[in-house]
Amino acid sequence: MPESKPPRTLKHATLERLMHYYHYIGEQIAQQSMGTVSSSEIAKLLDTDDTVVRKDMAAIGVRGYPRVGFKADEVLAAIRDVLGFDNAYRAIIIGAGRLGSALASYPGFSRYGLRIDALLDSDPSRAGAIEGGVEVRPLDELESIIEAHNVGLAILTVPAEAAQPLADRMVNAGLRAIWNFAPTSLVVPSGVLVRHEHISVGLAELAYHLNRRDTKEASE
Amino acid sequence: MPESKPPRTLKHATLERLMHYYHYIGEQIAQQSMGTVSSSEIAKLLDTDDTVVRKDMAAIGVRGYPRVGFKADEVLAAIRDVLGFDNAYRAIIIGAGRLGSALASYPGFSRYGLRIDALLDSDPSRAGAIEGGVEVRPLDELESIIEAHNVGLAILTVPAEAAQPLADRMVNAGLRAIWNFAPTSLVVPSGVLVRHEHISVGLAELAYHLNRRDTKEASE
DNA sequence: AGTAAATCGTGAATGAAATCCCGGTTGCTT
DNA sequence: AAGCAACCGGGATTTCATTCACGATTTACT
Repeated sequence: MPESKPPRTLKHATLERLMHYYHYIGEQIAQQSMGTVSSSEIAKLLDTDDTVVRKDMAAIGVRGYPRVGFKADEVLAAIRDVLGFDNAYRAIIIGAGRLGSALASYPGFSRYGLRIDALLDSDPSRAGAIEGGVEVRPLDELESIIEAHNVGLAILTVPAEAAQPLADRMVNAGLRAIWNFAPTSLVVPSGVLVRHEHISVGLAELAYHLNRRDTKEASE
Repeated sequence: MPESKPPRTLKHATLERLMHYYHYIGEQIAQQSMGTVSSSEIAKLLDTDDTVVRKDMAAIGVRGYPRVGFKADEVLAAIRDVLGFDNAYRAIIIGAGRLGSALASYPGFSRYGLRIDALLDSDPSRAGAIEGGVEVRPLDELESIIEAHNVGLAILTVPAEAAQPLADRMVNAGLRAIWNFAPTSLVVPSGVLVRHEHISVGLAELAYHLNRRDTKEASE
């Protein structure tokens, strides 16, 4: 019997949803030991359509069982596999401000195969402190830490002005990806992957819809 | 001369980009007093295509000038207008943990017409403290604060278990929108707008691409 | 056993977004 | 004054995403 062949490249929208599935199914499985979950069940909880869920499952090569649903462990395994949760990435956080500390203590990362090795801060007096189980190190150890721990990803939570120079240093030290929480864009060589997390894009959407609702009410 | 008629509804993707434009143009205008900006200039910085930028401008009713570009102040005004930055929204933050405090002191919000009126926390002993210019209040004042300040939006930065009960209380008190940073989904009546900010979807994308790059290198 | 109900799988249709293409306008240069 | 180059505008095309519709499969029930 020929196995279904998952497509080579996952689409952006699918990727975004996979993490939601992973989270939700993981939670459910912990609570009630539920071995199976239906597409419509997932869909209702994530406020989407059941067809979408089935298509996503197909995309990561998971098959469902009619009248039963999908086996939770199969789904989780497939997501772990396709997202590479098992080849643990080493990461560091730059900037031990409130956001950096909050991220350092976020328990989700370790579940997703991301290991935070250090939290760097420009204020040397903070070195040695522990934030969320991670040691704070002075910023001038940046290069040596990247090389010593074979760090692939840096999480940037510094003020906007500091971001670009730091990015340059890290790229030089051999870093391959940057998760940028600083409110500014970064210029990097083409081999390096940057994901820019801009908190206020969410705000834009909220503001727009809140506003539209108001004017609609007013004109009706 | 007939003005161009912007479409009634802005598309999701456009909304996401508008905030980037706003940010970028605002910054540039402050630094070098630059009265005009071309679509390709914006596109390069935000790593997208110039056609996209022009289409977005058309969508919010801004016209450009051939050989010159777009007038920065016109663009900013149009974005402020369409996103309603000028009818200031009152908001509260629930959960004065690290993330809640970080958001309270984020200077961006006030620029975008969002005013944080209070920071509520379940630990009453924290009441009275000031975080990022916002006063911490005990959680049992939730309803009275919402009503007294006519709060339309709540920013939820609490542990997953606490989120749903709080959402229920807030909806009862007349809240109209929730910006949910808790790692769980919320069920609310249909009149209420929820935006779920899930930090790890960004991680999913990074993990996937990092992984794909590795295997690609290995097989070539 | 046989029928009914739930659930998956997928192809077709619709809708959204990105990209391509090219004509039109304006400022700059000479 | 004329030509050029930079930029916009908007139609056409293509890719991506969602929704719809329906047949196929399996379990539960009578």
